[in-house]
Amino acid sequence: MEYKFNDIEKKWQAHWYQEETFKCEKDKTKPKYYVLVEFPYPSGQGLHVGHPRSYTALDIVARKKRMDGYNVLYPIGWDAFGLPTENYAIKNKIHPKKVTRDNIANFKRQLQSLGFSFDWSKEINTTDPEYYKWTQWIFLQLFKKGLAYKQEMPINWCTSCKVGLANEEVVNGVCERCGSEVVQRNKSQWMLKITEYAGRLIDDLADTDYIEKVKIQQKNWIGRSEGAEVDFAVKDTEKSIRVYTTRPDTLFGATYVVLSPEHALVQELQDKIRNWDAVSAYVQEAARKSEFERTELNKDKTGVPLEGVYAVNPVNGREVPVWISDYVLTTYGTGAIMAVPAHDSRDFDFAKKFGLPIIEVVSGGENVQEEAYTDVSDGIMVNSGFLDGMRVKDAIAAMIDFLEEKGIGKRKINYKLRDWVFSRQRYWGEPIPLVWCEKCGWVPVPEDQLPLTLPEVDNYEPTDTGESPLAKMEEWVNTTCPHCGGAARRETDTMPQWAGSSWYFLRYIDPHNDKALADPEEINYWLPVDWYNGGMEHTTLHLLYSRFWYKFLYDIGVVPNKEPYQKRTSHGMILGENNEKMSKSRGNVVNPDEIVEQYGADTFRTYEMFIGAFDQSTPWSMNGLKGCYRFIERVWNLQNLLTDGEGYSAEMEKSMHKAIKKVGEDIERMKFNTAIATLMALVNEFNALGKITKEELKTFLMLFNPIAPHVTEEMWQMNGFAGEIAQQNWPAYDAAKTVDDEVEIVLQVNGKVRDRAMVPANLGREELVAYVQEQGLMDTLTEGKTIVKLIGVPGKLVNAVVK
RNA sequence: GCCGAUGUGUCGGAACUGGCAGACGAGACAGACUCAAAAUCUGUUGUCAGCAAUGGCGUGUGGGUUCGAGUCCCACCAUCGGCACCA
Repeated sequence: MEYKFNDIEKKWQAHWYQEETFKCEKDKTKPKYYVLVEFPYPSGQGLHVGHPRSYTALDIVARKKRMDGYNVLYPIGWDAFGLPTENYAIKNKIHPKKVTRDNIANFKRQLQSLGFSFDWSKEINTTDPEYYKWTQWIFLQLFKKGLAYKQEMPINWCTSCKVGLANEEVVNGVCERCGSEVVQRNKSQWMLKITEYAGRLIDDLADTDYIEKVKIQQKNWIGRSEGAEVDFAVKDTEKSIRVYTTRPDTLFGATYVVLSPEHALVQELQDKIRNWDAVSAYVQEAARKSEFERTELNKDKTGVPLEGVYAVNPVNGREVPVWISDYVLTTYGTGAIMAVPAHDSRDFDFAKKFGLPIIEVVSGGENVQEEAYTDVSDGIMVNSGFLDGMRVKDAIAAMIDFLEEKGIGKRKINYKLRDWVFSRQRYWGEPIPLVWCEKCGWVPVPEDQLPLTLPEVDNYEPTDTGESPLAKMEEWVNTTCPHCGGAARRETDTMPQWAGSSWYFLRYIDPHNDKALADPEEINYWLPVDWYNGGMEHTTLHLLYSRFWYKFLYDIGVVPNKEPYQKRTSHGMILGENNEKMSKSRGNVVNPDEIVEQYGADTFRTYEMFIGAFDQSTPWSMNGLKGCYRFIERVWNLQNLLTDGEGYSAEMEKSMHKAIKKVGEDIERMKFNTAIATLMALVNEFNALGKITKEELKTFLMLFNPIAPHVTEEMWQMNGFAGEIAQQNWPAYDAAKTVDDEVEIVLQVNGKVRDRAMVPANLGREELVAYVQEQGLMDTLTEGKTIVKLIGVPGKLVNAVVK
């Protein structure tokens, strides 16, 4: 019988879709399991082979969990707002709505051709007004709680495309698309106060099961640091300079103070500054430089002293010079630092260049006149008054106590995390539901008027001014103030792509609800997500943003717990056959449609899971794929080996129980490749024996079903087994039957393998050694030598240490 | 510079808490079938020496701990990913 995968797969896919086989159940008494994958951005290129890696893996988990008796939610949808669609639409003069519709249709066809067990009744689309109504609703709640505010922010402006660019679109300071220069332009932007949640975003990670490197990335991105703020008085004035430092222990070694060029004090001290022309020129120069230039040219430090201005070190009364330099950032800490060149390499570079004094206050390094000693682990304080002789760690604590006691400084925690720039000057995004009224200020669109839909425009090309295309839509922009009824104008910026994806997993729970973002009862049942898998490229921003929104929703009582995702895993990339990242320009892209057409979805799924360790990047291989096809054909041909007989045959019994255990455990641990290897070994055994019993076939089909669902269901049906595999319970194994009665152990002499022997499996450490001695198994190996020690490892080996 | 990951046959990769390195797959070689090729099936396949039984050497490099190290510790090298003047 021929293995006609195309017919088989189409048949089962249609069956699953029509019967809604994988629709999650209403029954809330069953334990639930929420399996989530990152929903795709429906691009014009269609599905990438990387998508199915994640989707297949969690499809296997979802199918297995259903067989384990869970009520499983495994949904999918479309993250469809965003730049590529808008750019494509502009270029080809097709409305983004239509582009999106077509792309989604294509993606849906592709996903369905792979047989994923999605609950299609939960499908969502972030560009659907029914959906973004609630994205806008969440924004309004943030606004009402004071977590959304407007601020002048520099945006990346491409001088040639005349368009504001996202940070991701700026590569090495030039526009990713046209290669021309990108400059900074100031624009008033909506911001979200994610920084208010910085501490909780770190602390609550402790309650999750994220893989460790994801936690580390989240923490690094938020960048918490502990230190102190210290006030330096400005000599002969009432003013003072507040600096932030993580090394208050080195305060005695501060030999100058540096302000960022934008620091307010620079202007305030103009009268005292004797070299104002030079200072002013430096400030202007810094303003002209783009962020890129300021950070890229970081090797060579620049700066200007504020002549005539001195700061007073509060611990020793020493007067130190004050400089401005763009190596000090306005946006972090207080925008001012105390410089300790002996123990900070940046300050050291600056001091060397401008001939500023370097005073050692921590001993233990080399000559601090040659190199900064920055190690905090084991230095001893010197030249530091009351700190002398202390270790650095103790000195930090002692200094902070001292500062707080004297009222000249205080403990302070800072974060690198900055507030989230939430505005985009684009058409294809959620409109921000706010109205500007001269009398009332920013007024929210009343909730019962949501969704505020995107108007149909003729021309969604960006404008020269950097304003959103919506700004030209006079009849849409001009409105009345919901508060006072007077003339008012709508906000014309739209939300970033991150918005819709920051809460989508909530909407899956109840996607058609028009009273709430989801029914609270359903929310309480399904949340949190039990297992979320996605790419490493989303482990910082997407994860952070969605955790932030979730915490906010927790604070206003919409969700029941603090963290959205209980467990987060990440998959590795699939590279091209040449070991490079797949891309059109490299010509190494694999098209899933062609693979499905030529080898079938089951082969494709099996190969993607067999390709290598799930969390590692691996190159694609056509030969590897063919190997998986051959394997499935051998599975298909097992039917020809069927023999009579009840249960498992004597020869296969142990192997069957072991395989059930191994495959089940491997799926939980995401070791899909070794699960498949186990199944391959099982098939090899059947072939070597030349027979398989009905029961063995039945079990095998159930074990292989989550990975290759079509061919296994077909064989299940063909062989007259009752029902469908999707409705079966996962096979059970008998632990006693997974261990052999006799095992082969290794006999070693001085750690080298010399022989093997069969011994009873149940022997303990001493029993094993005794058994080997009694049986004289090692006599010939140790003849003529003195046995110093015999080491036994049950089930593994006996090692003789001889002289 | 900092953070993270990885380094094992010809290739993708196995080896759960230290205990038979190379499972499983691919490739290659040989054989069967065939007029022939493809497909399929069978066998061999880390490396060196040997006719052989067998033995030596082998998990990026150099040291160490241990009866025993791919696995643990120290130092280094290489590749990939992320961040980057965050005081």
